[in-house]
Amino acid sequence: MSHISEPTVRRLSNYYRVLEEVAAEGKRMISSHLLAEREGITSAQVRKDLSSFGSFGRRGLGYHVEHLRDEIRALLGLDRRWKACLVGAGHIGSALVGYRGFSDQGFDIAAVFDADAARVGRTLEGLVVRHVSQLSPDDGFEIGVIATPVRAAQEVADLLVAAGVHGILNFAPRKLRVPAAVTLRTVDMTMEFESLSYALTHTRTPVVRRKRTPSRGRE
Amino acid sequence: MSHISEPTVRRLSNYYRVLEEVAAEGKRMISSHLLAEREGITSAQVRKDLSSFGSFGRRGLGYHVEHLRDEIRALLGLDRRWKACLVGAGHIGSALVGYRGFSDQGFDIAAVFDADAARVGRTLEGLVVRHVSQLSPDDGFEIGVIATPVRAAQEVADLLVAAGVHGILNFAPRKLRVPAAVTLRTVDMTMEFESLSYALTHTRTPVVRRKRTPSRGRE
DNA sequence: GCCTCCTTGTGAAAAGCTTCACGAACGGGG
DNA sequence: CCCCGTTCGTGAAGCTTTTCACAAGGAGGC
Repeated sequence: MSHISEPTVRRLSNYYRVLEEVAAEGKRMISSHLLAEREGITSAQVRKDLSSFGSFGRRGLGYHVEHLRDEIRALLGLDRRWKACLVGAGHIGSALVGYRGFSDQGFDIAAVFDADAARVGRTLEGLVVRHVSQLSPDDGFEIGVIATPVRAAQEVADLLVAAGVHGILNFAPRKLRVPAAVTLRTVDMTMEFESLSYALTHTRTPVVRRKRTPSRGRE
Repeated sequence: MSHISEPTVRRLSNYYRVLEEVAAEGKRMISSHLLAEREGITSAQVRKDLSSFGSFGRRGLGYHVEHLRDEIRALLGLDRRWKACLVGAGHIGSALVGYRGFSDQGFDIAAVFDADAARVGRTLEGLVVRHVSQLSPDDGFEIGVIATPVRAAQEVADLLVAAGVHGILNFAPRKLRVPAAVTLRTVDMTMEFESLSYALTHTRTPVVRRKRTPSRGRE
């Protein structure tokens, strides 16, 4: 387990979800081939990914669904809860506080901050919005979520770092600078849209229809 | 311009945003080195990316900010508007309808659908929520946005394809299957969170502090 | 006109990631 | 107990993406 690449970790995430589904369906074992089929990748990729963490499968049988699921859960650090805070109580921020997908995975948003005095004091899913200046290391947030407009994002990132978070999940469409000791992940909806726009612009031509690439749509 | 890789397109998106900023700052020219610095990548990467579309720079001078910005805008297909519909009027869907970032880039959400009778008829940012069964090719949506719970996502994708969309922007944390003629992009917040969780779990150890990787935080 | 200092565009090398292909393990049936 | 069909784990090959390094172009000073 010398070094794990980012693509591998992302696929691990996907395997985890497939395994939860498959477990719900009541299957005991699953082969790399079947797992791969659900993901639209090759079975060799699945085996290689998993083998970089250990030997979880049994030759001739495949992988034990629940066991592998639990192993991956532990690997991803999902067997614990993370204390997080959210900065930005606008459209996106409000949606994130109420999003079940996060709390289901061990992600607790324990406080909400905003810079706008008009929003401070309002209640969001049981949390009173506090002014961003109250961000402090005392609350012990491990993760900070940025859901502010672009122009405020870097400043908020600096505040979060000063407040001692270890990781930042950024929803503002911009590259942020953080110290190497802080892990940053960015969810950039704008970029996905632009990538889609590019693909639509270039794979279809208005009148003349060009040859399409084979197999399933890119992604 | 034989074939452009997906990573290149995503970086193009970033260059575009930097160029908008730089243009607002009033700079006329920018070198690949400066552009790269803002993005945290190498200047060779910038030059290679741009050169795969044409020769936009001038040796000894760099790139003309506004000209390059306009070129990239056209390349990404942002010099036009896209007619889109949204399916799923829950937390995330509501946030997306109100999100300025999209309309700013030429992305018009012209209708909102939901499967829940309780939500149908309600108004969201001036749009009346319609029942998902009313999705039809007659409205001429080019892009469909999926903001439903995971379990409904594949079904909705099929409906959108039947309604004739060319592209799908999926916010449900799951791989979807669509025909090759339809382009799919997925914004998977859950995966980003899990990747963050993984990084935090493995780069920090509770008591013993391991060697950190040099330079800026991974991304 | 010539010399110097920049910066692009681009083959070639390096690094990173995915797929191939095969040995080794495992269960089951006869 | 041995053979057969299945499936994992993994070095090696193949492919993609990034980085290097340098020739060629351009501006400005003298």
